[in-house]
Amino acid sequence: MSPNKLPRHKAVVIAILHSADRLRRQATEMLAPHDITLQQFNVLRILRGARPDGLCTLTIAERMIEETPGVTRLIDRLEKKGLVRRVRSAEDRRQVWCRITPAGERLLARLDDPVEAFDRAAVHGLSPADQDHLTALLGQLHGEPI
Amino acid sequence: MSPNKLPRHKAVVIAILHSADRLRRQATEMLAPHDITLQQFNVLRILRGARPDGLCTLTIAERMIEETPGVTRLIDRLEKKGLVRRVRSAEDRRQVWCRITPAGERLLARLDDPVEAFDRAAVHGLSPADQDHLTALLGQLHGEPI
DNA sequence: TATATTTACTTGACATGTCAACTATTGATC
DNA sequence: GATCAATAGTTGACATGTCAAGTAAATATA
Repeated sequence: MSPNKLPRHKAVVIAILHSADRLRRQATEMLAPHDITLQQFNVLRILRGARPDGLCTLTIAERMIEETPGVTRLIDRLEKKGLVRRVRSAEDRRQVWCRITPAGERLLARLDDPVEAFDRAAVHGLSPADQDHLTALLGQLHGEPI
Repeated sequence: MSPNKLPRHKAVVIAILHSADRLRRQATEMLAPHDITLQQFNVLRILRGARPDGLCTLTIAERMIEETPGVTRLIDRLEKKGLVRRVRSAEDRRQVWCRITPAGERLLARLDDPVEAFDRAAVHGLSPADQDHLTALLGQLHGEPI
């Protein structure tokens, strides 16, 4: 089926994209029974880490490395589900502060164990040393300072 | 900014997702001036590799590890741009054969050099040995036979 | 202080990923 | 040969990513 012996630089790129795809699919599948998507889960975790004040929309977007419009609508859905509440800032009325609700925190609490198990299972094919090595190689790829 | 010392198994997962995200964005940016998206480019390359017969929709979907509905609409757009042509099969009238057009081939020909340069640049932070190592580690992660 | 610029979002439009449901065929079975 | 099941796609609906434009409020400037 795949007789193609790829040059090494193409093989790396494809391997990274495939691995990420697989991880995303598996994570999405794990979260589906809880009626939450991977991105919604990420936003909730970011907001849990920002209690009790919450964060304004642009800050959330920055942390997700994503464009703002997507974040606005993502939070629209989280608010509709009652997992996040938004309040317009009094000091700067352009800003909208987003906070996780108790219901959001309860959902995350239910997910903590499954997510931990997922992360461990996802990398269980590698020894701890190889895990560190993989992380380091991906960091170097970014031109990350060593 | 990131004071969080992540446990190694979470660090790996996040590193993979971040690297893939970065690659996807950069690739999309490189292709944008040519009015083609990354997925459309992938389908075109698959179809170039399947000349002259082409492939039927489900086969393309398999090779892209994607759900069929997405592929149908992806090819709708490629056909609208004149880069792909579809013909219903005579032997099995359920099947639709998709072939790249001369215009599609010309587009890919224009892209070959930039794409090659992109792939090389994307991994230039790693030595050839490290590139191989990275590919191998990602393969092991999948539980790939060694 | 009136105007111009910047900032923080929001909205609209389109590409894509994915599930569910539907259509058209083909193949299998009685 | 008629009926049922499996196969190949398509369509509808919704989440998301992204660009371009628009809105409202704050800030800088003349």
